[in-house]
Amino acid sequence: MRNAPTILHLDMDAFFASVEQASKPSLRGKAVVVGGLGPRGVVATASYEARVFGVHSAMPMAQARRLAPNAAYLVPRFSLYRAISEQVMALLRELSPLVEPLSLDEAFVDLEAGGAAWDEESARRAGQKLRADIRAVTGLTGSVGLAASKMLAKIASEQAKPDGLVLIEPGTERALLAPMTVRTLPGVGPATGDHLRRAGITTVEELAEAGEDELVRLLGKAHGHALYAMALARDERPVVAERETKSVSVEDTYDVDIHDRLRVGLEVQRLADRCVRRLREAGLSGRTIVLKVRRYDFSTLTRSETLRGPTDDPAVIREAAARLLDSVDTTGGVRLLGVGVSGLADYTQEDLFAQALPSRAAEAPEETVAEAVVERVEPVERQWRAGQDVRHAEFGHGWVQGSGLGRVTVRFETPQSEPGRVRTFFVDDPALEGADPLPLVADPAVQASSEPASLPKSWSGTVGGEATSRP
DNA sequence: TCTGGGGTCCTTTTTCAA
DNA sequence: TCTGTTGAAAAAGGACCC
Repeated sequence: MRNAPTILHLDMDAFFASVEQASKPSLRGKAVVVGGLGPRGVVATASYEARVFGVHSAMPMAQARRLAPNAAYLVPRFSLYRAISEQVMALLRELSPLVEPLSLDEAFVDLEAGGAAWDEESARRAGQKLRADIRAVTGLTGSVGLAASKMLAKIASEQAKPDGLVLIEPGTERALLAPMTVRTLPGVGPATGDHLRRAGITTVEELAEAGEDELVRLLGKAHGHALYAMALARDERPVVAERETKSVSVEDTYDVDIHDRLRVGLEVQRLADRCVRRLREAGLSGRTIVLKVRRYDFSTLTRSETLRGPTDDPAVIREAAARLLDSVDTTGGVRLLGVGVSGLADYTQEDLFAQALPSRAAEAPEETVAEAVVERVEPVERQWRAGQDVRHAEFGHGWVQGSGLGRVTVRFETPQSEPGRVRTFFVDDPALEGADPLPLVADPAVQASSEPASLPKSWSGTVGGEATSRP
């Protein structure tokens, strides 16, 4: 292991919720919960003010509402988060070419490889400058962990939260880890935690004392070896900038269970089409088609089929998904359906034998029953979702606070304004229209010319990523 | 009103051809 | 030709992470 603490882990603080607070002045200092608003939604991110009430990510939304009834509940706006994430990742790449994003709000950076730091002092300086830059460019705060390995850098950023920096001094690693619970280590979740606890192991120190052989016996080869190494603070995993995609999948949880077998079939076709769209956008094709079914009782099963060669043909993938569904008993109802493709190739083979199994299927016309049905759904009445940005001809930029009973309530404010006033309109008020999010930080050049700052085109007008369909 | 969506990796069992 | 063994893929399930 290197000994200078030059691996950096960045973790943005309560990212989704912080973005919403930055773009909506009236929410600053308030409990904000971002997540699915449907009856089966879960919390994606809770602001620190909301965490005080015990709300945390992955919690069912219904439970969050009981704990914090007065919090603001918003749907996630992924295109906005992605755009801000890109700004942050660009700052990381100024430090080093070796940047490994883990999600929209987290990444590792190898500072030494980029020449940005070589010892404790320079690493600390680089970390503090990064935090300042992130604040200047995005208006948001992030926490930084610095250590000699990925695992420790991540533990450090966890300790730094919120809005801090922690550097783990070389030589102190094992002593630091020893008293911590095994759940601190990456890869130890509820199941492994329980398993270890039943074996009388609750701290990292006890993990190390148990010995490698015992851990392998308890947890299997890969997990046992890996965990023993972690317990001794040994972690040589390199920061890897480019990791290629291994699978592409889409899934939907339905607001109410689907019992009608025909409807199940149609939904599977829709999902297959969506999956293909994503596959093609990424310029990929794949050999193995996977169908996922979660039943009414939350039991989950998957069925898969491997073709002779990779494909991105919607007809082929639809047919495969339909065949897989044939082998699944759905009596009792399904709460979730998913379709995925793995065994990816970054080219589409000339498809004559690639399509293999479905002999007649390949000739099936592209326009099927499923597609016809998809088109007919939703006679597109205007829908206002909580958190969505809007513009009113007279009152300007604002966001939807809520809607119902033919009315929509809008708060008029922008990232740079004071907290704004609320007004209510009819949902079909012609003066009201959807709008793109505004930048969180005023661009000085743009300010000077008094032009409204425009957004990258990729910030499509779509708002909210909620996928649950209506029954 | 219990429990999202998009992934990765690992283990065990089944299948199939040499 | 029949049968048994073996080993690799494929299939299925789980755990984990953000």
